[in-house]
Amino acid sequence: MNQPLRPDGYKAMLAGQIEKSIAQAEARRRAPAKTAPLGLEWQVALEKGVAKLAGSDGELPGIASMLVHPPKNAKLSWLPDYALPAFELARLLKQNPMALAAEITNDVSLAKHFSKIEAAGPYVNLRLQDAELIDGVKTILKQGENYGRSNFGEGKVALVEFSSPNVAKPFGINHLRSTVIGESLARLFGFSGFTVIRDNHLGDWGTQFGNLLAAHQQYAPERDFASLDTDELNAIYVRFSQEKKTNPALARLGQEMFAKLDAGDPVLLASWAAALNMSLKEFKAVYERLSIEFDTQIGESYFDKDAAALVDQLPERGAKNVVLDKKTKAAYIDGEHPVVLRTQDGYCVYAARDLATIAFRQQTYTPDEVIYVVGEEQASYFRTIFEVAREVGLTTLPQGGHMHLEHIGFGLLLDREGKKLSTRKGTSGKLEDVIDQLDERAYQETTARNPEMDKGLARSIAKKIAVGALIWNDLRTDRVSSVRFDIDRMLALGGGSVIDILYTYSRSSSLLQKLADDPEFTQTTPAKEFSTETEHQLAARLLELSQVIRQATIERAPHILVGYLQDLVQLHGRFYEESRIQGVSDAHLAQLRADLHRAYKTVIASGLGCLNIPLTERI
RNA sequence: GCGCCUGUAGCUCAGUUGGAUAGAGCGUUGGUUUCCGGUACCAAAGGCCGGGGGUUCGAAUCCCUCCAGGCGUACCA
Repeated sequence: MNQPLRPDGYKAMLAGQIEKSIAQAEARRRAPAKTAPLGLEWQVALEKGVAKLAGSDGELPGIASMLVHPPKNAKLSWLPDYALPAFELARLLKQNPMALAAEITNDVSLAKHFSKIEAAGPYVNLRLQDAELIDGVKTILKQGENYGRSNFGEGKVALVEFSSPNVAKPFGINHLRSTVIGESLARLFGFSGFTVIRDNHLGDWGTQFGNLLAAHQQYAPERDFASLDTDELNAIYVRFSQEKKTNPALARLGQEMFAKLDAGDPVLLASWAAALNMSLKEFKAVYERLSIEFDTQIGESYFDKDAAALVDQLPERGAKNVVLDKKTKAAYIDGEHPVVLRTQDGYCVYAARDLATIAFRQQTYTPDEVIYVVGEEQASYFRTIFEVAREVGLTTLPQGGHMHLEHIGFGLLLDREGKKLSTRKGTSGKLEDVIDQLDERAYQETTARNPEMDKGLARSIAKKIAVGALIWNDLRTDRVSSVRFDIDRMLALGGGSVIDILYTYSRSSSLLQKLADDPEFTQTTPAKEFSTETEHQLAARLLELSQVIRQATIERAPHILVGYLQDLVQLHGRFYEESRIQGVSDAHLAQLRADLHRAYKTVIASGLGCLNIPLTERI
């Protein structure tokens, strides 16, 4: 191939980055994932009971995934914790659901776990023994920050591509959703026992750089390129893009500049490298504020040469719809929505680089799951690309098996009125500015509520609230629906904001602190049974964490976890109110209640951890 | 035009691998408390699940169709 070689300095710079990324990802792969068994004892017992009825070693789906919460207004004289609908099991066992439900209730071995188990038509209603739940609470406290982990992803590698900002531009809030959702999914995968690789696929190549370099030449030739900051670069880029629409000469200039860059022009490459380094520094600052660390940050530029070679091979490797034009070197994927791989001028575009990236991951990281956290508007694009990748064998793993490619889309980020964010109207902007704004508001609120609080402490709390509010607001609804950005709502107490959950957490914290200082409260063994229905329910719900995390992981849906945490907040409110501790004469009961507060804190800490929302003992 | 997504309480949203009388929060109305921390808790009212048709023991969920909104629709990423 007559592709020109790039200057050594450029290669060396890039090579350093690549090797570091690969090494880091490799280290991550080798580190064993922390895991824990998923099922609870009573679930295992229930599963065994049903298996016994099946009579043989018949494969049954997990009981846990079939359990539902009984409807609040079911006509029952008692309160079950769970209901097991027998429909599916009955189908599998070729039995009548009503009869099967009745049969399950007859299993005497279940009496140890359930205080009541009763069939209601085709449903088996179950109420757990207090002792079972109190044991569970003990387990929560023992496992601490590892509580909620499970093992269902054990031995598997999940690569999550997310954030992927564009170099030479400020980190805008348009990249917020990918960043927030991606990090949360990465954490969920990790908690579910997967080995996780976080991959930041930087937008650092393409004709956009030709345009940027051309813009520099047009509008700011007197300035050294490297002296321009990203705001300035963005300004000239936006201006160039506007004027390019009506001025074909500018469009040509942009293409020429990219051609020179691609051919290895040392001056242009130096400019490009300066922009890359500057952006990396800026991105790092943003990621630090959000507590995000990538294992690998390899930009698109790295895959450009591989992409060119790969495109030429696609038809012979079995890509049915790839069309190559021998004369112009143009290439595209034909189909309902054609996707260009290489332009008529012979430059690979992002689609070709994306394919080369898949090949690279196939050989370097060999992941079982590859998750692309990119806006929903690119859904059809990814479908097309993935299909080609499968056709030409890019998803077949060297060790056998397949690399599962999956696009995780998400809806738009809208302003408070529900309008699309716009740079021109000033409703869109830099992510850091938005965080600063939230930070300041949170600080004012915190100091107003706590006039005596140390200012430094208030500052650090406000920082956490700001980041937490930002993330919570994004993750609280289903990914595919759009999200509104309304600062008032995000920082309000009530309304299901992050403040609600941080508030209940800090309330438990301060209560436990008070108990520690209270001479009348002494550590003892907890009571053997709960004193209120709320305590019972709270304990049962707290014990669902790992199942919820598993579900959220499988469905790639952090909002499932958020919904669960919101339920807990409600239960906690009632519990806190009903079950006072100070002044309670029964020391064992007081201890049980204190344990519930500790367990609550543990579960909230794990749950918020999976969402990447920072915790604070005070608020 | 074609493709994908969305439409559920006044508002913001859960629930969509079919399952018991469709659930939360905010707001509204009424009540209790002002006691371990932004007071909190309890209760009520509020729904032709966008319209229509179909599938079956059973549909917000599956299928068809129509309506409304959003996004995408090749040489940008």
